[in-house]
Amino acid sequence: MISSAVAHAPMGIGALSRLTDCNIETIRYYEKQGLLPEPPRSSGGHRVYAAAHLKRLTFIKRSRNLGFSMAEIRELLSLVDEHEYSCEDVKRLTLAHAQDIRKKISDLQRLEGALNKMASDCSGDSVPHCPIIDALYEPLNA
Amino acid sequence: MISSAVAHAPMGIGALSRLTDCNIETIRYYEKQGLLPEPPRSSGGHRVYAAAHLKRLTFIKRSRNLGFSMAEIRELLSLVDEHEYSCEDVKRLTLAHAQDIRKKISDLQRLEGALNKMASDCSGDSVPHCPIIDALYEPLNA
DNA sequence: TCTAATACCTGTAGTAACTACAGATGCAAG
DNA sequence: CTTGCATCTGTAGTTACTACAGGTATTAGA
Repeated sequence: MISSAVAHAPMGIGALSRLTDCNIETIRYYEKQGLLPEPPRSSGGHRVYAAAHLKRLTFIKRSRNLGFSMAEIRELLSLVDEHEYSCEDVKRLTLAHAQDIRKKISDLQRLEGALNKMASDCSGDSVPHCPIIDALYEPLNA
Repeated sequence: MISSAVAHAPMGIGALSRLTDCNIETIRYYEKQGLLPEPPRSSGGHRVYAAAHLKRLTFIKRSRNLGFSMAEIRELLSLVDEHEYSCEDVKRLTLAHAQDIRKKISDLQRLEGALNKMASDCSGDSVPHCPIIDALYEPLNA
């Protein structure tokens, strides 16, 4: 109840950007892509955001940080928007996403293993020849 | 010395594509980006590749599979092309790349942990409320 | 030798998720 | 009322490809 108790009065895009750690161009981009609703404008045409926009953008930003694609976020948001979502739906999306990530991790681990193996075959001397290069030139399926 | 002993006579882009498992558009793209030299053409304008192209494309494809970016591959190739590379240079690039990958892995692991934690808080029932959604809506820095 | 089926050609545009301008206004403080 | 920062729109660039469209080469079979 100290600084988080600030009531977020109507704000410009710069303030929203600072509060969500999401840069201005990205905010406009999300609007164009339909993730964020078009906010009302000032008389001069500047966007004016309210607390609801802040909440929604926070949701989007957080989901992106968790690696959800924009398509996945769109799906989550549409569930929420239609008030027809259930825990079931959301959990399904979340676990599917976690599964994708596990796969990426294991791919990267195999890759790291291969790189380390190549590097360990390499003397690292300043000689003009390297087994890493040789390995990269090996025919596929050899 | 059975099927790998095939001498790769001059070939068209389709054959090169099959041998390297690299699709035709991608081969032309690498050429445009300067990773592959422009091959000679047939009288009718078709690209005609020799064994050297096959070797070089194999190198590129293998490096991409190991997660090197095109910029990194360009750097490796220029070392090779100038015959001025040393084991030292190559090992440095390789280990730097392995380091990047370790970082990606640990980012993804933290991410997977967060998703699993959210999912475990979620009943998965078909009720119209979900702690995952709540978590995503939490203000940043809260 | 003719013809049909492939193979190949160029060039452009689309993908994901932004970022980076340029050039023109709006707005707020002194 | 002016100066300087905030915003505006719209376009183009990023990475590493992929997907056409609309046309020409090459090759295998009849």
